[in-house]
Amino acid sequence: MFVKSSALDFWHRSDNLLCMTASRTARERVRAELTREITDIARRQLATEGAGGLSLRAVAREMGMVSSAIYRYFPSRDDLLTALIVDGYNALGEAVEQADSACPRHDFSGRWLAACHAVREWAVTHPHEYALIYGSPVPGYQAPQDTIPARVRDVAAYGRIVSDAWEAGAIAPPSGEGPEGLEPDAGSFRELMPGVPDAVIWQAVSAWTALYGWVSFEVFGQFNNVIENRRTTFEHAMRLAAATMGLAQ
Amino acid sequence: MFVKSSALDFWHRSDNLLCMTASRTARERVRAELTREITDIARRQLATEGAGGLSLRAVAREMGMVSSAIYRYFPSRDDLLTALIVDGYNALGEAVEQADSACPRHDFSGRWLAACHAVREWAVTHPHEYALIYGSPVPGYQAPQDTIPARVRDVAAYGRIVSDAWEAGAIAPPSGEGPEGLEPDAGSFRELMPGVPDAVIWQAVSAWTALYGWVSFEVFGQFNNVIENRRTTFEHAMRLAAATMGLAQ
DNA sequence: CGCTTACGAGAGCAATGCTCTCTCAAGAGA
DNA sequence: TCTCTTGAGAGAGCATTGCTCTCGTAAGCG
Repeated sequence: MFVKSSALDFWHRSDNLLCMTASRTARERVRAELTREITDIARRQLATEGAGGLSLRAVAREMGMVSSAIYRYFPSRDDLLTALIVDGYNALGEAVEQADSACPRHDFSGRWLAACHAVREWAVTHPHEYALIYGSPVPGYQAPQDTIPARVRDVAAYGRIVSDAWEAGAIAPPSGEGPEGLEPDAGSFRELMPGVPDAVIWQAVSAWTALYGWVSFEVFGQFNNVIENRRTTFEHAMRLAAATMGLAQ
Repeated sequence: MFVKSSALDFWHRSDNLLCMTASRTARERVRAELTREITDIARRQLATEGAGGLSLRAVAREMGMVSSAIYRYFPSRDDLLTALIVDGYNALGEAVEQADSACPRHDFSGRWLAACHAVREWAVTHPHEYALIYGSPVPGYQAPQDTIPARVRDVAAYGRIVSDAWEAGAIAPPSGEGPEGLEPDAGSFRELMPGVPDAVIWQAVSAWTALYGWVSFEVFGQFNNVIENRRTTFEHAMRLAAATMGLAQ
């Protein structure tokens, strides 16, 4: 346990250092490089075999190392998985952010649809990585705290869209009152959608779950032999979700 | 491959025979009993360890058998998983059917909410079984064709609610036109919602994905440390989904 | 230049899914 | 009632996995 986290911390530290300065010693540079090579091979394995087929020994074999050497870089298989999960969160979050920022800032409906398409397209092109971060949790695996910043990148992007739309008056105020007694639960979302009233927050959360519900259904095969024209169907569903949110079309 | 499916067919056959007649020979009876005991132990293992921790050897150990003996009953671990998946589909479908039938037939909103709560409650009390049937597909596993009838029990129950509501005029006709070019894709759903126009079908499908999106988020831990009062939040989201469907509150 | 320290190799342990063979007893047919 | 087929369990074994431990070695720092 102690060894695990410290070694993983080292990995993060060296990774950060690599980004900021141009790496320190040559030793740390080669370490960072090998670490990166391990995650690359692991990601390729993940893409072809899925999370269950990710094997430390196979990664070592492909690198020409003996299996025990991998443990110098990742103290356990779970830690390697964690690295891949963080990468996945970042890749998905970046895809959403890019799609959002490519739209005119005041075309809120367009931004919402672009973000939806971004997550769907990333998910269908990286099904196993998507499964890793939005599918059934891998048994015995508990996400470390330091995955949280990467984890909320995509939902933060959605929050900005909703927040901007509300501020601009593009979201119709909800007809009825918001739900009773959910004020504490709205807390986490208020930070992501500053200034948005609770009733709208819950509408946005509903749209958010509808989005990932649809994508999960598609990626996990529930639409096999059922829906073929998935992009169009998806867009229609996301327009309905936008209407649920109160977002003007 | 050949041996696999034939042996599995035998399992299904003996199971069916057990249901119809009171079993034939004593040999088949004890076989059916042991098969049931295996699945029971496996389901308990699944509940505590998750799909990844399901071990044929552990099941055999708990039964006092040697591991190779299990293969007389299930030719592979995947076949045991298939049996559990079919059981899971049936359990979930039955929960939804019961919740639906306990409501007044013309209280469509109540039926929808009851069905939603049924699937959510079954999912949170059987998280690993839910993950098995609605989570990331287990790697290398391909659902056999004979799982389909059990698989559609829950969505068929939803289809009946929508169909009944539409027939009774409780669903507002959609304001705009339905999506273009999706007529072929609506086919599978038309069987489940006879008489319902395509535009309403897609609204219902959206509500359906929103339901499972929410439940998956909760079961897979995305709401941990975010939403505490989950039942209330869920019900509110499902009311919004009903509104998306056009179902009068 | 010498010492520390990180790194890779290799053997080994427990566990897994699955196969093969062997034995034995229950059931079916005469 | 006797025989023979067939199904079931035992046991050894194979390849694979994650992970640990020890040991030599070479790189880098003081």
